[in-house]
Formats: sequence, C-alpha cells, structure tokens
Amino acid sequence: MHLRLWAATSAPLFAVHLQPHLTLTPFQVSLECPVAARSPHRDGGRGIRLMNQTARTPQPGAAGQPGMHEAARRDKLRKLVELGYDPWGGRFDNHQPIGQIRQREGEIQRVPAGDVSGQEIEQGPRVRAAGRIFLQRKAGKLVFLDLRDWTGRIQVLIGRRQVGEEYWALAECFDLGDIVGVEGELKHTNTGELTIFAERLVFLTKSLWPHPDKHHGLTDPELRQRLRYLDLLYTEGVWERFRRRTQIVHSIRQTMARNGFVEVEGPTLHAIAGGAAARPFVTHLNALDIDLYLRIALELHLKRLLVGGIERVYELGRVYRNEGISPRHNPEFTMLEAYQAYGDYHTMMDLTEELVCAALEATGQGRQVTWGGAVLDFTPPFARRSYDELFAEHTGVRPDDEHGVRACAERLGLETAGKHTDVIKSEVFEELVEPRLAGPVFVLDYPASICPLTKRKRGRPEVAERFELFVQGMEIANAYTELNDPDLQEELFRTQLAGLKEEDSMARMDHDFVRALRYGMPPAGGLGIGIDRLVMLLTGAQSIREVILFPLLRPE
RNA sequence: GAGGCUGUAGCUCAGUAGGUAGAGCAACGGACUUUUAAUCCGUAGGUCGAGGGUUCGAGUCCCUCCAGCCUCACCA
Repeated sequence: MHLRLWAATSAPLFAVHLQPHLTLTPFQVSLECPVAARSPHRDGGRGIRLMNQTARTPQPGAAGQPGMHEAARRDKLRKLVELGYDPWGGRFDNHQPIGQIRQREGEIQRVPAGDVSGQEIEQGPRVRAAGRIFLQRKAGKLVFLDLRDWTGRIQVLIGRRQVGEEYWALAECFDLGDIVGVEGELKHTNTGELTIFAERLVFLTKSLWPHPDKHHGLTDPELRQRLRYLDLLYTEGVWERFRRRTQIVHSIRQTMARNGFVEVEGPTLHAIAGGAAARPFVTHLNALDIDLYLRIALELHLKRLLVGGIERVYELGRVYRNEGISPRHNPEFTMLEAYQAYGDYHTMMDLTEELVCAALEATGQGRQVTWGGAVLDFTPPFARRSYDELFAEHTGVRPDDEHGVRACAERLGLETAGKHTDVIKSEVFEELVEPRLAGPVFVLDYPASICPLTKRKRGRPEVAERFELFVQGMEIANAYTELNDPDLQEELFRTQLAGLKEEDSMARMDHDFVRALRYGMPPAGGLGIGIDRLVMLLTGAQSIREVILFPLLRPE
C-alpha cells in the first residue's frame, strides 16, 4: 500500500502518513494538490463528503462519547474547509518556542505615537508561534487566546479590525484544544500582559473532541493514565516530571560514559529467563516453534560480555516480570545494570553514589529532596550498615541464633516449615528491617544462600559480597561482587532449581551461561538500579504509575 | 487472591429520609475592541459503570458483575 502510493504520486510526504486500512478522504487527497484545494468548487464537494464522515460513529472511549460537542466541532471543521483552510495543517517553519518569545519582552520599546497627542505607544518584535488553544476569552470583536506549547503559555490578541475579515472568519472556527499558528507583534495589553497582537493566523490542527475542564483538568486516576496525553496537557507538573525522568536517564548515560562504560543492547527474548527470581512472561516464536520468555533481568548476557572482554559494560532497558501490580511495581520497568571488570561491590557503591548525585544535579536539585513529607539527604557517602548488624538492631535477635530467628518469624506469622534459616532470616528482614530503612543506606553482606550469583566473602563462605541500597523502605539498587567460579555457579543454580515449586518449573539451568564462565570471567563488580523507583524518589512521586508514561492497565 | 473506597452531563463535582436528576466550566444562540478561570442574557445536553432484585416508586436499599484507587497477600 505504502509503496504503491509512493510510486503513484510525486508527493510521498503525504502518502506515508496514510494508514493502509483507511480509505482516502477527499481532504487527504487534496493535500497532494494544495493549490487546487483553494478552489471553491472543490471545497463544496468536500463539504458534502465530510458530512458523511460525521455520520461515522465515534469510537467509544473511557471519556465517553462527546456526542453533540463533536458535532459542533465538525461543523467548524466543515466551515474551515469551505473557507479553504486545511483543518489538519502542515509544515509550519520559523516559529519560536513560546518560552523564547517571552524572553524577548525586553525588546519592546516605547516610541512617540506620531500624532498630535504626544503620547507614546509600544513597538515590539514580530514573533511567530505555534501551539494549542487552552483558553478563549471573547469580547465582542476581540478574542484573547491562551496559547501553549511545551515551553510555556502566552496570550494572543485577535482583533477583527486588526486582522481583517478573512482571518476573523478563521478565528471564529477556533475551539479549545485546536492547534494554531500566529504571527504578530509582541507587545503589552492595557493591563500589562505580554501578548502577541495577531496579524496572521495559520490553522494547524482541529480537535474534534472536547478537552477537559480548563481549570480542573483530569482528576480521575484511571482517566489520567488511559488518556495520558490529556494528563500531560492539563495536569500540573506531569510534563515536568516526565521531563525530569528523561534528564535523569540522560544523566545516567553521561555518568556511565564518563566512567568508561559501554552501552549495549542485549536480547529481550530469552530461551531461559534468568538473572533474577521472578516469573517471566511467556511468548511463542513461530519460526522455530519454541516458547520464549521476556527477560526478567539483564545480568546473564552482560556477564557473557565480560567474558568477551568488554570490561565496562551496561544496559539501560526494559525488563518484564509477570507478577503483582502495586504502587511500587509495574509489569514492565526500566533497569540499569552495569558490570565492571576488576571491581567489586565497593566499586559499585561509589558508582551508585556518583550516579544518584549526578542525576540530582541534572534535575537542578540539591543533595536534599523531600519525598512524602520526609527529607532525604543524598550527600555522599551514604550510610553503610551490615545486614547482620541491622538485623540484630531491629529484631533484637542475634542473626546466628537459629532458634531465635525461627521464633521471631513465627511471632510475625511467617511460614517457617521446611525453609532454610537464611530464607527465614531474609523474610524477617523484609518484614521488620526494610520498611524502617529511611536511608539512603547501603545494606552490606547478605546471607550467601539467598545470593546465587554472588561471590562469597573470602574466608567467610556463609556471607555474600552484596549490597542493596534502601531509601524510604524501597529497594533502589542491588549489587554484587560477581560470582565467577563456574563450578560453584552451576551448583548454586542446581540448588536453586531444586527448591522451586511446580509453577516455577519454567526455570531451567542456564548451561550456556555456565559454559561462558568456564572460559573465564574476570573478577567484577555488578550493579542493578531500578530506574523507575529512583525517578520516584527524585521527583517526589508516590506511585510508580506517576513516572511511567503508559503504566499497564486492564484493557477497556 | 482478600478487604475497604470510588464510578452521576464532554470535564470537575453536588444529590437531602427511597418520591419529577442539579451546579460550575465546556457547548449552542445573542450583547460587548484590552480580557485574565472575562462578564451578562438565553438554549440544549443524562441508559446515574452494567445487569438483576426489593418497593406503588431506586442515583439512593440488597445481590452479581465490570473498571479504578488504597491496604494486605504474592513477589530471593
């Protein structure tokens, strides 16, 4: 379809925008011959055809069916076409971001009016802006628009006498939410507001559906997520938060580059979902008739690259876990994993601090941020506490006191039968210690038996060289001195698999990874950071859904 | 998976004891050439999330279901 259109017309720019399943509306055809489109004869024809389009049932959405509002807007659309304007606009060059236009206020000068009155009038620069109409105040033969783009808002004044009848007729077709271009002089109104005094208007895009309340916007959290585009436009701070997210991600890439790391892209379809203990999503590859899993972690392929001599490597990408949804969990989320040859978990602690501090700086924040009423101080070095020490402190039980640990777990109502003491200890830790870690705090040296990918401490095989960074009870980062002993790795995989329940039996031994280790992986430090949670902390978001543009929702 | 809360006009929200479904904004018609969520006059707009039940009568009470939010559970 695309190719045929491309060949059939000398204006491929328009053809590529057409959806294959859509029939060509008369207007889209006219896009290819804009000069002819101005002819009244053709306009008349379009008017009739567009009437037919009106009869098409609108798609029901979460926002309901705007019904009469759409009809009113389609009337204006038809009028636009009759006047010879393209309701869907086109290229609009040489306009300036509204934020920049506002900065030109200083260029406005006062000059003599040039008449006998001796009064002064303002003379300002000619500016050209494009944006969406957020507010319209009609005052007789004057209209004030609030025009907004992604850099700010500005008022536009359209006067019937000033722009002339043609543009006035165009302005009468404006609805809230339409996208228009304006050109005119930047001056102040009588009340002193910086305003573009329109001289020319360009119609850029019709909005067929009514927009949310100009003052209240959207408040229903479901609508905010399903109609994120409206949320971005109408909810205070949403766009700003996502912009901060991109600043943070960009800053992370810069920090990694500064430290000599190379970014790679590993596979997201895995034959074996490894590197974490989570249930994967299953999918099917028809070509090979095999089931595959969406990756639950980046770890095992990045470590293969360590074997391959890529000494500092990272990936910043999406992972997928088929588990619960909560204010802190989304089925797909963004992880940073980094591996540094010849480092260890202390190396990774320094890197973590550098990453967090640089991200704060990139978002223009100091070392202290408030989150949910708490003040978080990210001034390095972050606190470093050992797992055992924290365990004893918060439970009153010595970590090597097996009976004490079990008794403590039972008091909490935890299931203990048939579980390894370290597993029970870990559950007690999650229950009693983690929620109280206001942080930021590095928790060091975990029980080895719950860390199957981690190197043991020299001379203390029961302790793994691992840290997790906690802030406000949330796990933000997880890092190891990486296990590079292939025999021990294979044994730990086997032990881990033996303990799995039936529903987790999709997990399998990753022989290929163990084979890679047999060729020799350099000693290394490895780090994982949950980017969404980090962004939550650095933007004051209480829910992960506030930092993910399109969080998973049940389909409508 | 369990419990709690929510669902009323395009949006934001009221809705009394179970007795004809309301407001603001938006829309439509009109007035207004310096407005600021403009103002003023007028008009239209509803399967009260869906289905069932109780009742003379249900937005309101009961049941089931759907969706969302929160808490818990699950989650190395």
